[in-house]
This record gives sequence, C-alpha cells and structure tokens, in this order.
Amino acid sequence: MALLDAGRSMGRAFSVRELHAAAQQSEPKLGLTTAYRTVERWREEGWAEEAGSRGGEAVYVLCAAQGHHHHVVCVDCGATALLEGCALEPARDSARSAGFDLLDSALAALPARCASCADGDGGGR
Amino acid sequence: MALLDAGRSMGRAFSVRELHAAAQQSEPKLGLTTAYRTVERWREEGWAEEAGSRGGEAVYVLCAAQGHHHHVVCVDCGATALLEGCALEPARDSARSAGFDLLDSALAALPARCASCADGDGGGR
DNA sequence: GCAAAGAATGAAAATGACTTTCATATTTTG
DNA sequence: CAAAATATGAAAGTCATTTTCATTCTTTGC
Repeated sequence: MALLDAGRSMGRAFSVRELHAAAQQSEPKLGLTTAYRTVERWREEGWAEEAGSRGGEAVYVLCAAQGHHHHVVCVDCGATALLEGCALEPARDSARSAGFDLLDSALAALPARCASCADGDGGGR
Repeated sequence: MALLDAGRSMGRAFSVRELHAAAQQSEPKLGLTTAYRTVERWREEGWAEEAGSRGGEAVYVLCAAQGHHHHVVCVDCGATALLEGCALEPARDSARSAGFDLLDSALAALPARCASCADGDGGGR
C-alpha cells in the first residue's frame, strides 16, 4: 500500500496530511479520508502511535518495535529514537504508589527536542 | 475571578468547556472566549499545564507545585496526583544518550488510569 | 465465469474545538 | 474627569477530523 511505503520512507513523525501528500506522489488519486482511516487502523493494530500534535495536527510515529518500548520524538522536526530498556519504570513505580497506572500506550512517544533543533538549526521539516 | 474558583474547586483535570460551565454557575454571563483566553494565560504563566486531550478536547490541570514536578492524570476521570521526586530522570538520561532533550513542559502531566477507573467504576466524571 | 454480498474508497458535506474580529464596557493613569 | 489601555462577549471564521453516501474493487459460492 502506498501509504505504508510513504510512512516508512519519511523516517520521522508525520501528520496524516503529510503522509497523504507523500503517498499521493505514487498514488495520485488517493483520498485524504483513506489516509485518516488507514492511520487510525494502524493505531488500533499497534503499528503506529500517536505522538502529540504539531501546529494543531496530530502526529504519528510508525513503531519500530512491538511490545513494550518507548520512542522519543522531536516536537520541532519529528525525528525519533528508540529508548533502550524500561526508562519509565521508576515513574511507573512512583505512579503506582499514588494509586495510578501509567498508560504505556499514551507514553509510547515522549516529547523531546533533538540536538539539531535545540541548536536552532531549524532541523529538518 | 470566577474561573479560578471553578478551576480550584473541581480538583481534577478539566477542559475549557467544563471550566466555563462550572464558572458560569457563579458568573452566568461569562463567555467561553474569556475562558479560553484565561486558561491560555494560566498556561503561559505556569499556573496550569495541558494534560493531553479527552474526547477531542484539550484538558488542563492546575499546578499544585511550582518548579520541576510531574503530575499523573487519569485519562478517564481526570483525577490527578503529584509524583514524588524526579521519577523521569532515568528516562531523561536515556533520551540524552540518544541525543534528545525530554521536554518537561510537555511531560508535566503523565497519562494514567486511577484505581477506581481501572476497576470499571466509571470513576467520577 | 459470474452474480450477489461485503469491504474499501473518495468527494463533498457536516462536526466541533478553538481563534479572530470587532464593537462595547471596564479599568488605569494623569 | 478625559484619554489611553485593557478586558469582555457575541458572532463569524478557521481548520483538522468525521460522517455520509454513492461507487468501485474483492470475495465467495455456485
């Protein structure tokens, strides 16, 4: 599917509209509605995670790994990295002792800033 | 200000619309626009943090503490708790070694589920 | 093959949160 | 008290996301 190729080839977090634009280069008549529906399905099936929003649009990341893992996502340019190990365990313990269960699903993409965006490079995007 | 009273008295995360509805009980002609403007200002000034969204609406928490701290927020009922210590330091270190800086501002409210919502109580709200 | 049933698609319309605009009221300041 | 600055609300506008609905691909059984 053109959308999947497009998603993989951008290598960073993307909004549905960006994904749609990229996919249209190989599949010109692909509709925006389908892009929304497809990303939603990816999310339900665990292939993608919502990673906050940029400029009013929700952005998503394709999951590199299955199972328990966390990404870090640059809020400026969308660059991502996979975190090693379970860096959130201490937070989870702390939450548990307050009577809460951290939601891994919602924490799969941690907002951050990558080095080049921090430098004011403007990064990519 | 009626909005501040309303915010404090709900004791959980709230959307702008909920805050507006609550505040209107004591100030019937208060407009929704003002509620949006006020919450935005709270956020700029550090009195409130955005805590994700529920049902398409952004939700906010009033900050109990100033400075470095993290809340945990139930995505179902909006209940909140303040986490002790710097439970996110390990995650920050892990991110740093990948070349990213975690954004505290965006992580001030960690999505979770409180005990009563996990039990299927439906919690509050 | 081939027709009926089901799923996927896209264009256009609808929804709804949030923002802007603009004219009015309220506060500040001298 | 008048002039300037600021806050307010109603209505209109914006824009991402969803729905609707008619059409087009896929199945599946025969």
